[in-house]
Amino acid sequence: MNNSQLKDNPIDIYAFQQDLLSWFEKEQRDLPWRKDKDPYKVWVSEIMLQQTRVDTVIPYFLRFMEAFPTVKDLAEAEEEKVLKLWEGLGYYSRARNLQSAVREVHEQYDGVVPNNIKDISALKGVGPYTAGAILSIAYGEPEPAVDGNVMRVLSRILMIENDIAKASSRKIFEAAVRELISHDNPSYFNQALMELGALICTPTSPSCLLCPVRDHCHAFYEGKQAELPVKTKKAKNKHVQIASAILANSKGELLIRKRSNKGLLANLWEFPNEEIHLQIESDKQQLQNQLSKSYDTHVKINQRIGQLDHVFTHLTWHINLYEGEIHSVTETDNVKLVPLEDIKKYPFPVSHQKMFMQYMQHKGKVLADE
DNA sequence: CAAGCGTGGTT
DNA sequence: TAACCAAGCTT
Repeated sequence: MNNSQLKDNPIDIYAFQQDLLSWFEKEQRDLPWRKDKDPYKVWVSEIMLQQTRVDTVIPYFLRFMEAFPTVKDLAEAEEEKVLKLWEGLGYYSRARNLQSAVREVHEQYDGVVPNNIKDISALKGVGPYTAGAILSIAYGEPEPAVDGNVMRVLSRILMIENDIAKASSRKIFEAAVRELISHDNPSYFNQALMELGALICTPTSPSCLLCPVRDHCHAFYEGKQAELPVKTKKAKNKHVQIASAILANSKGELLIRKRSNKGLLANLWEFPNEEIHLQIESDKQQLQNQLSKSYDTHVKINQRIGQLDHVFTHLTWHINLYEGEIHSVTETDNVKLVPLEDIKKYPFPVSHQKMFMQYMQHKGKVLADE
């Protein structure tokens, strides 16, 4: 196809497929979830890869597959063990939804991942992208799998100027993929679009001179690849003051508690903490009063031993960390006193792992001074 | 539809 | 360095 044709016409679909697939067959990365087409493995990898880099996912995927090689293994596992293996990967509802859906597959589908759009889309945590990814990659079905890469790549190739931050835009790109997708190899076609976005057609400074489908790209022809995709910015996040305490009893055991089963960091463990609002009382005093009330016992907050900021996508925590003492707490499923060496057995958010490290450093200094 | 939901790497 | 980004889903 020459450029005069490109200017006025839709792209040559067959030539585009050939150029894209040839490139992918030659240049695709050797990734652990590409060893076979086991729908379960494809599924797990796709969930882990949501909003998460390939290099980050690899070690998590390998450990996860070692612990839970089959649908049955994951279905029968304790949620706490699943969360522990997910610790640090973020978006923890992915892990809980995945296990819930895997249990559904184990019980309702005899352990076989559904191969049709209706049933697979009904599984928790499986949205339009993941459904299309599993159906195309594991089952060879010509379904679109539109992620951020695909929207960026196609916005440039086809000069689509819809705002990719808007949910409604996904349908535009799905329609485009339905036009373009190779029915001979839907799996490679979808993966190739994503691989191209990851390796060549990157968000800033795309490597157009290395691009296998440069001759099909309307944005490159117009010199406007840097203007695409159109993506509006999101609002700034909120800032919240947190006072947190690591409380020890006379045996040196630490008080930890399990977070709510909904919302932020659901079902992970944490050190007791409170959101602080501007008041007359110090955050230390507010924390001591709140925790004494929560655990119906006298809590003594000693000195501040650390400070840290933790940035989420939509929220920033400004944390003051204290150490203190507690006696005679009633332990429940959600409140425990655990020895120092057992802390690592529980799934914690990264922010609370950092608090624990500051606490251990503080303890080390106190010992050195004695 | 917009907001909520994590973390670490890159620019 | 603050902002942006990375194979999205749920409510």
